[in-house]
Amino acid sequence: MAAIHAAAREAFAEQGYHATSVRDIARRAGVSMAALYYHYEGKQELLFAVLRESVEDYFVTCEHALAAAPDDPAAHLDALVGATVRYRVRRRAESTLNLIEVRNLEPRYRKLLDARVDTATRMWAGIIDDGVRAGVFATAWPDDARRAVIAMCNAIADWYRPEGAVTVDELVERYVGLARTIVACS
Amino acid sequence: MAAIHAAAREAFAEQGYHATSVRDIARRAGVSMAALYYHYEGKQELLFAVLRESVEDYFVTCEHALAAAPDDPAAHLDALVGATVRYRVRRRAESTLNLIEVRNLEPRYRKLLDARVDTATRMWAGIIDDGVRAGVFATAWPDDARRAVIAMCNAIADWYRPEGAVTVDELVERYVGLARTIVACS
Amino acid sequence: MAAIHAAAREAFAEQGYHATSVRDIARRAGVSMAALYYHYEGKQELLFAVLRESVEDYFVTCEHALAAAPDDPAAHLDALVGATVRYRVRRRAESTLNLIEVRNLEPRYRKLLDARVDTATRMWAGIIDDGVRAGVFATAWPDDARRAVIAMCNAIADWYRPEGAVTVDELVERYVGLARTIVACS
Amino acid sequence: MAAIHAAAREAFAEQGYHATSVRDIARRAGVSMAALYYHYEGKQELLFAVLRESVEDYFVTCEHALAAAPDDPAAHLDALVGATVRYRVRRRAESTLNLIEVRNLEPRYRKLLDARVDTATRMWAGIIDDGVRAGVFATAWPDDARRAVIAMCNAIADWYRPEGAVTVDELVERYVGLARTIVACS
DNA sequence: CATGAATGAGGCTTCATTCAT
DNA sequence: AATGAATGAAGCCTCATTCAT
Repeated sequence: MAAIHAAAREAFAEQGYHATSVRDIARRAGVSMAALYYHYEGKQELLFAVLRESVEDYFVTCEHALAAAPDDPAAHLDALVGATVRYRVRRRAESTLNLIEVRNLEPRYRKLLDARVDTATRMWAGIIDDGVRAGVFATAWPDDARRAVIAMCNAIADWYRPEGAVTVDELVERYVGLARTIVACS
Repeated sequence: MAAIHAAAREAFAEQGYHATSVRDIARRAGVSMAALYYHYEGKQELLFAVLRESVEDYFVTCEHALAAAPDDPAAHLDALVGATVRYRVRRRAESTLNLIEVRNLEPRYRKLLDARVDTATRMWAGIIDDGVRAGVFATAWPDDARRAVIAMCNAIADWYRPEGAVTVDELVERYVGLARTIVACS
Repeated sequence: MAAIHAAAREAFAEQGYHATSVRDIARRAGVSMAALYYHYEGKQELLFAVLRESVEDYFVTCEHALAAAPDDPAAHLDALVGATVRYRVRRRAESTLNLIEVRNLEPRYRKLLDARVDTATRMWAGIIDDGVRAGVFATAWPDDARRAVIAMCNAIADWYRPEGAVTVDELVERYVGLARTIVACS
Repeated sequence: MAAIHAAAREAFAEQGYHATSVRDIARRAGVSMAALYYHYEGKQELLFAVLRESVEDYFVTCEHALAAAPDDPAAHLDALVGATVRYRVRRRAESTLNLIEVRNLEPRYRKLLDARVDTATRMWAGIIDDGVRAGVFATAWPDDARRAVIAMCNAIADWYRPEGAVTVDELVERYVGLARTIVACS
């Protein structure tokens, strides 16, 4: 069952949802197609399982980071950017998956995932609004700043290669710096 | 022929490459499948045609904007951000298409498109490096700043709705502002 | 296309709807499965086409018989019984098909066929009620008499063998006699 | 075990043999599939068990009715029609099942059931022939009369609804009347 | 007695593509 | 320049059945 999940994650990440056949996944997992259908209702449920696990992992990462940070907006922003950057690096493949394949979820599953995404949006927005209210962030457009920070972090999965020259810690430092710049942190 | 191109663009944008059948496209265009195959070699060529047209349109937009701008890094950055934002708004659907569906291009087509994308990257990088060299942009990480600006502009297609409250001009103003902040423009 | 229709009719009649695979039908018709799907939307539409054609044939037969008969209840009853008996003999296989496989039609098709069946019911009921009103038929239970006559005629398809001793004309004579007995025709 | 039998009966009656999956039956019975296979050899044996039980029940009903009736052809006919009508009403669903699903029995089971059906046929034929020989039934076509009576009774399962206006006793009275009419009982 | 897990065959349907006309 | 018809491969999924535990 874990093998099936992993196989689905890899196949979807490499080829995309529609380009992946259930046979592909079964073959990768080393099980028969019927065995796969014993554990999962169908291709849709597989996609959902993969996306959800990935999202939940992101949330756990964020919560840990926030819990460990001092209780002020700048520190919270740093924590969230750090967690996001690390997550994008650690789970590069699924990371892109999530952003791209949500649209292939049937409404019944989509709703469940969208709710989680909203939660994430509110998490970011909460922190930035707090900072603005406290006079720590001086940005004139908090919403666009938020979207810029998130987009910037998400994009890491597109170009970062772990075998490259930049270490993750160095990367975190840079993106924390850029994020503070974007919100105009004093 | 133009109808086929348009039909393909819409179908790919709405459903994605693999979820779109050639039948879909023919039906949308109001032609028979055999007629479609008379004009295009197959599904791959359709995708390529759609993606290329979209990219070339972007380039033309950028070149016009750069040509009309004063010859200094900050003005060039403003021009490029403005052109990109306007493009993402004007062609919201294909915009996402481009970013997502490149991966479904067979190597023979992919190479052609990747070359254009590299050109775009060099265009952005050239401007930012000029600014840094000239001491106008103070960012410590020009590459990451560039990626952040591009990612931020690309993301517009995900959330912007023309029927919303923000006008395009207002949007351009904000993103020009954010871009200057990101590169630490003096 | 006619070959496909015929193949479907035979396969459904021999094996029943659910026991017949689309492959069966294609093989019988001598075409590929994809060719079959070019002409018919699916297995359901095939079943519907077969059932409808059979029902319409029955109606045509009945209308001809009624049109050729003198305009009085007894003659009408004779005509309808004769037409029905001949139909059950002539199209023995589909005949049973109709009665059994209607239940496998999806609602969208089912409604269409049920409407025709209602028409048939009204045709029989009209004649018998006329006879009762005119005092020609003395049965105390016109509805049950009608059902008995129809059931009796339908059952012919279960046991009649064309190679047997009884000719169709003889069969018609007997069932006309039995029908008159059932409605207590004076 | 009784639960499995009942579940199979209901499923087969509602959906037909081929449209019913063994999973369906197990689910309805509230047991695992493996448990089902412990008690029954397979789907075929389930169908056979259901059909046989239903037929045997019919025979018992008939024998009781005949045993309780005076020993003359007309009374025997009345008894048999009464028993059959009551049976069709009491076990409406399985009743249709029997008539339709016999054809899905594999030869080994089919023979066993056909033998019972022949017994039933001889039972009816015996009574009617007795009546004809005794001069009580004046029908010119005893075989067709027999088939008509049986078909008429069988058809009850198609239209009778227990919540309707007609009581079973009233129904029996009518069909006894119609049966006597059909055989031309003096 | 009963179970969870697995299997291989087969179910219906759609695909991108071709070809004679 | 366009068509209706056809094709073989592949799509997702469910089937009746078995077996180790």
